[in-house]
Amino acid sequence: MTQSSDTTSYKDIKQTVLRRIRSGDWPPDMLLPNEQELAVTFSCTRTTVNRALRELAEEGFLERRRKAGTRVLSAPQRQARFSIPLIRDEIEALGGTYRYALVSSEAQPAPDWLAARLALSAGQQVQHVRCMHYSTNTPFQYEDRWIVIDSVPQVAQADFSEIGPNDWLVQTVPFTNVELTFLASRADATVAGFLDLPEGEPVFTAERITWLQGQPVTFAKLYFGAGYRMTTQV
Amino acid sequence: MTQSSDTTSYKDIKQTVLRRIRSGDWPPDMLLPNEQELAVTFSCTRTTVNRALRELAEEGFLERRRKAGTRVLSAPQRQARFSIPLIRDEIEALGGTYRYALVSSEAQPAPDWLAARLALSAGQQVQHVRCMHYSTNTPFQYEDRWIVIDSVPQVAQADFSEIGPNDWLVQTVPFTNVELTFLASRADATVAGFLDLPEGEPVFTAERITWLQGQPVTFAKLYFGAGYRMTTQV
DNA sequence: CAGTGGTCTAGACCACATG
DNA sequence: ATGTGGTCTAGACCACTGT
Repeated sequence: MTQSSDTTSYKDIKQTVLRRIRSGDWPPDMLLPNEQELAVTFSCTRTTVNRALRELAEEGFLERRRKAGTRVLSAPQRQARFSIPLIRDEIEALGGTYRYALVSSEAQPAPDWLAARLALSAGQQVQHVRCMHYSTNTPFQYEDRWIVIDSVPQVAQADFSEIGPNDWLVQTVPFTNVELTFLASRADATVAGFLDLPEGEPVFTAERITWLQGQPVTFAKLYFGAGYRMTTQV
Repeated sequence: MTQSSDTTSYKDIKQTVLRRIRSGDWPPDMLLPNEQELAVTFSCTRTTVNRALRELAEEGFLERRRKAGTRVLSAPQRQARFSIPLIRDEIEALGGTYRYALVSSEAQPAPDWLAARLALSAGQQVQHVRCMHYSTNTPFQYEDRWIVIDSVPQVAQADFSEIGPNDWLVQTVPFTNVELTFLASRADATVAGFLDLPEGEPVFTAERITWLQGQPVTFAKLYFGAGYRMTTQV
């Protein structure tokens, strides 16, 4: 389609293969013809077939192994993706006006549970920052964050009264690895107060651990306001 | 590295580019040299450079546009991926033994909220299936599902006493599009009863809408047991 | 050992978006 | 109009892994 119409593109091949799988023509566990044969079938190069099958494998439809060949996955291990926008963008996308407020920021020794979670040595210093994010004055997120000072020494001079710790970290340590966990937690008195909820209310919660080349940078606990829903498109 | 050592592989290029970005050598918003120049720099073909940059773009580090070129993304719009395993696999991966139990299954007209959500016509028939998933006799998930009968007529003959509706759907309508939403909800009496929780307890909840070529197939509300955490690696 | 996918090269044409 | 990325070809060598 994109191409001059008479060539077979890798997208055409992807579609055709997907159609065969969906129709049951190529059932789960079936071994596909090898790349060379498919190249003949589709009158194209093996390179083109390779790209099509590689992408389908990455999308979770096929499993490929050298020598063993390519087979249709029986349990279509679908994947969902969601983006992690900056909170300001998220709020503005929803039509709100973003407002940030610092609650507290202080250096302290890492509590035991945090040291264990991040594999810190005993008593290592962390910056404990708590803050709020509002959407047009409605509480949107309460953020409870610890930053490992040894990993980001500049944090000692950082001023979080105007800029949020996440924005600051993105500027300072731009590219890192993230581990995310989602759960439903119960609002304790503190969280309930900040989010303007009754105590005990369910709160959608994210825990976010960030690493820079194997070193722990920060642990953040993000409590979302009432009615928050996280949606993903597959 | 994988290659015979003297050639430059696309993985080498990815690593090098990432290192430059991380080190601040190539700051956010910077325009990269074009593929031809990079090919010379890395002494390889443009094809190889193309693959490296294409993948980095897909991973969210770069933005590429024809004629405009390739630039470093300023707000590292990172993406998280998580897989959607079959619940049996998930439970067994956690070391439990999977057990399934049907609660109820009956055909009925779609309630208004469901008709609105799935864009059904008024009074369209749906199969309402409720069931439980246990991990070694501990409640793991309570599933409340509606299946659009017009979209999957075979559901009228399906027997959900032994096989769960999700497994059945996967077999029957294997490849579909999914829209997922996560939220924290409060256990009502029913959910609390099935999950063996106090009423009002926070429950991690997923809503899953499945489409087959634009047609709504099923809406499922999945309530997870106590302490459920969903973790993703980026 | 042998078959399969993984990757690279060298070159070409093209689609698209910007100036 | 033109430069940039998007893709395809034809051929080659290699890495991995099942038998």
